[in-house]
Amino acid sequence: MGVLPKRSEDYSAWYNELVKHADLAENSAVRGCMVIKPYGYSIWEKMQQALDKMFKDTGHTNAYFPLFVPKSLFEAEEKNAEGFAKECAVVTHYRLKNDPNKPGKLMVDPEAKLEEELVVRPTSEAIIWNTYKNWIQSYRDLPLLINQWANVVRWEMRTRLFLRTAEFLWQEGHTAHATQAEAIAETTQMLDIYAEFAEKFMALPVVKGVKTANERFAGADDTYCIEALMQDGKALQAGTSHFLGQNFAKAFDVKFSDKENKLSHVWGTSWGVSTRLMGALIMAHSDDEGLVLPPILAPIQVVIVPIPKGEESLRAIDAKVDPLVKALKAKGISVKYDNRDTHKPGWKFAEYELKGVPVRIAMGQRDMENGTVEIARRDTKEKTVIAFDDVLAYVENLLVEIQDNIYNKALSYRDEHITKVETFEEFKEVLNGKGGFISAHWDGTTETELKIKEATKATIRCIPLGSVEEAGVCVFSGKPSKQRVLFAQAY
RNA sequence: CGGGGUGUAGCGUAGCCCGGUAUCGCGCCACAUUUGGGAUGUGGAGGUCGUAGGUUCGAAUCCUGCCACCCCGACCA
Repeated sequence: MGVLPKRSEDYSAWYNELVKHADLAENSAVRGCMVIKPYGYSIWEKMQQALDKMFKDTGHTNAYFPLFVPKSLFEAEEKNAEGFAKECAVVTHYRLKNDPNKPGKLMVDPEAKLEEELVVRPTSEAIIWNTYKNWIQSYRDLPLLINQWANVVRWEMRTRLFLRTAEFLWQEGHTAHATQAEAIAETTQMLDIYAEFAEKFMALPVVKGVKTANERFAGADDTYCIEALMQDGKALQAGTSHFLGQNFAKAFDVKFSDKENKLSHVWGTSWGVSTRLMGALIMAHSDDEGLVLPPILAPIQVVIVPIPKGEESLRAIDAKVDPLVKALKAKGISVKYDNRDTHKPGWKFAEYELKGVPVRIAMGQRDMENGTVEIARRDTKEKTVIAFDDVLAYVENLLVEIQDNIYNKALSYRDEHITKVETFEEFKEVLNGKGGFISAHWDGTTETELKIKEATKATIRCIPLGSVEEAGVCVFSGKPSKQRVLFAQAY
């Protein structure tokens, strides 16, 4: 009876329909941009709040910088500019006028051409470092630990809801430090925060690693990342943390005097996660019935559905449920009592499953007589009948259990899908069959990396942190290798 | 930017080849019976057929221009 295509048959169609039917987002009239609907946005807000708290707990503060970046500033850090040049929206004019040839229509006023074009930020390093120049003079001004919640625009050719849209929401942290060591520590600290957020809040296990030179952020010396695995065996880059070295400090001339009055460039980092995390959340846990949300991020954690026999019965159930709703709320659990008579219970069951509500409580005439309720959990779809008086403790416990369960399920799926291979034949076989991460030796050259990509569409997702050194030979070139890296096809 | 498509009610579509005033499903509205897994019946509302022009007695249908969107590539958090 489901409204969704089968996940196993057409993963893309399943994803698109799920996003649509669960009321998360939809394509807008604007090319490549999406509308995030209220339900989807409330999940994003919960993610924002949790992340924001983690940032603040580690000494960061929020600020806001302009949407527009003058072209001259944008091009100051050459590698960064070059990396983003092909996907920039550019403002060239500041005025429209009535079109003399088409009554009632407007045209761009050619008289209103900007002397200098404005780039709509694809990322904010340029505008922020240009500002930091004025904010940093002394070691006393450091470290500067700032985060911005913003929208950015990257003119992607092909877009997908949440995973790749022309405009997306994100946070971008930009920090400046007196020493290289401190900046590197900041970079890895933020990577750890991202990993912790993914695992604790999103119930999403991730691999922490370093990008190869080829996959590195344009303008960074090192890019650290968290990589997650989706249920179709493709990898998703869920967050990045960049060690910028002194590249932006030099490009924007950001210097400070140390205690010995010696002038040096500062060391920088930047790090970000985006609404792409919504895509990860959706794809990681959901099933053919719809969304499966980790309780911590679910806007509605518990829904109560009455199953009345007539008007009077409904009023009796209302009265019985009312104190329960209050008690759940008092425990900080977000609960919705859906006693609308415009929809039938079966419709509501399906609806809340589609929306991923972790726990559903059904209360009918039968329960009224027996002093029970029926509790259904979204993750396993198990139903249990328990005594009404035990509901509070049971639900509190169940929410924790569901959070753990979906994490463990994703974790074992992920671990089962990291496959060691020794030959390129094996490599291709795993990639085309089982999918997932492939742990293989690589000779360390961009050349080999690109050839493998061309042959298989698989890229090096990362060089995992803390992986043991192990002598071997590259699966592709046969040249010597010191350690294994993770390959996968990626979103 | 290359290659291929599609624009018909809020959504998904049939009709187009072969011209005659638009089909079906979902959704919506009303009433009745229903309510422990997406109810059923009856009645009803809703469409400048993407847009501009042409051919014709007559155009969703044929012709021309324009616009928009989608899919496959290159690009990508």
